[in-house]
Amino acid sequence: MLDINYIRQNPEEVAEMLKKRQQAEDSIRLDELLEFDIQRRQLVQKSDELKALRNKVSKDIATIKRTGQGSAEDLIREMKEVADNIARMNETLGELEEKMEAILLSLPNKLHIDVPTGCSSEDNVIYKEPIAFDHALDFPLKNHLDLGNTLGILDFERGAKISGSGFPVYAGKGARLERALLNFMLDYHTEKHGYTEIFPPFMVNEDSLRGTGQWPKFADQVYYMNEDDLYAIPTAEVPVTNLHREEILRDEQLPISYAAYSACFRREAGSYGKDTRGFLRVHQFNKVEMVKFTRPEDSYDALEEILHNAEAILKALKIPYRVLLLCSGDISATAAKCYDIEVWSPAENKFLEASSCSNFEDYQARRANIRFKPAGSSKPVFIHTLNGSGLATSRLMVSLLENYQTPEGTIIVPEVLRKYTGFDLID
RNA sequence: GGAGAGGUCGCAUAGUGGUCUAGUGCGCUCGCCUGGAAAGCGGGUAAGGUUAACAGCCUUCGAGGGUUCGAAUCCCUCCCUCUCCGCCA
Repeated sequence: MLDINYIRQNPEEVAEMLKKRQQAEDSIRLDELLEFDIQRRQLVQKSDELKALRNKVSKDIATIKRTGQGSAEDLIREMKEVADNIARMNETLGELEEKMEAILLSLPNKLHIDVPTGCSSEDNVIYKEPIAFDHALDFPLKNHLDLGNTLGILDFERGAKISGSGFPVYAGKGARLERALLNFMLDYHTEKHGYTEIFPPFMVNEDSLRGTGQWPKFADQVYYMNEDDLYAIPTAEVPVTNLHREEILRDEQLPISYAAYSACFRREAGSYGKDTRGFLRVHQFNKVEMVKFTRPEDSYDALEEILHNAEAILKALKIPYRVLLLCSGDISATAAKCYDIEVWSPAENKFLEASSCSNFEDYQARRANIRFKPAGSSKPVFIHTLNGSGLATSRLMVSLLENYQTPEGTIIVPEVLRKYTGFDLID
């Protein structure tokens, strides 16, 4: 959420941002917002004056009643009218604030100066050229579906039977490999990168979704359990960032770094048909997420750190990847700057998004009301939140299986995972 | 799921319709005292809105509604915590 004071003082900057994000139609709503803002402040002043009067006269009435001197009838009649006026103003004020809230919640974040202007994913900029590793793949390659089927480690058909398409089943060594990957990543981030491990709930309430920005704009992408009014998390970002919702942190607590495993649930409504084969797009997948809370001045260094932390996993696994800097037309509404890490799929012959590392600045913090008291200051200030996948296993698994395949159709287990799998070959 | 108790300024508590602009203790902090400290004494000790203003005013006693000239206090709904019972990995 943007600061209404910032919007009021820099309306043309906000309009420019909307244009860059290809959200120019939102500028109508921006004009509305500014108009509501003026009305609201005028109304607040008037109603506060009336409230002050009511408070004062109510005290006078109390004095009269206590001392028994004179009659309060006239004052009470007068205040009845004032109370009616206040009630009417409150109603209008409530409506105004509701409308403003709706617009504010839907407006996207500011863009960092580094973000390239562009319309779509075509315009993303390569931030780090592809990094290759020496996998001898000079034979006819199988894709991850063939490999998974033949080796009996992935079962999409039975997954579809028990749940529906997009719910993969891992079996035998495949299940073990998935678990090895997750354990390896969690251990790596906690032991080498200084993250504190969190195991969060996988279902959250609406306030949490609003805090990180999935609600209300992207509510249709989230599974909802009507009976209990709970949402299945689309990423651990949601519960972990919301750990500190409505809190004022102490300066010396910062920065806070959390790493969390969670299953991630996404409806992926409207995306049937594109990239839906196998692991490329699923409704449930596993991910280790890194989340940071920092002082505002530290957040861009922290973003580079998160990127490095995610890259370290791929380097350790020797999985080829590249890093993109997302352009203004492709970056998510909540992020001010975002890197995508894409892993190489030799069978699909393309890069697949496996991680997104974003700085949200104070956009989520303002929604979730997460603040800290800077040293030597008495006023609390919104912190900056960041997160990055470190990483999602589904796409990672595609790349791993395909890059580590042998001419015999078996899979060599990456060296760093062997102490987790207990075997070095899937056959 | 059923029954009961309860949610007040960091913590603990007081407050059952109008001197509550929410008191007291602890903690924290500043000052006095002291060679220095402890004790003691005195002061301070939330967030948000409005505003040029850290002046004034307004809002907030779990959340939201209601009654009233006036609500921490009365009524309704919801949420959470605790105790007991039931069910259960």
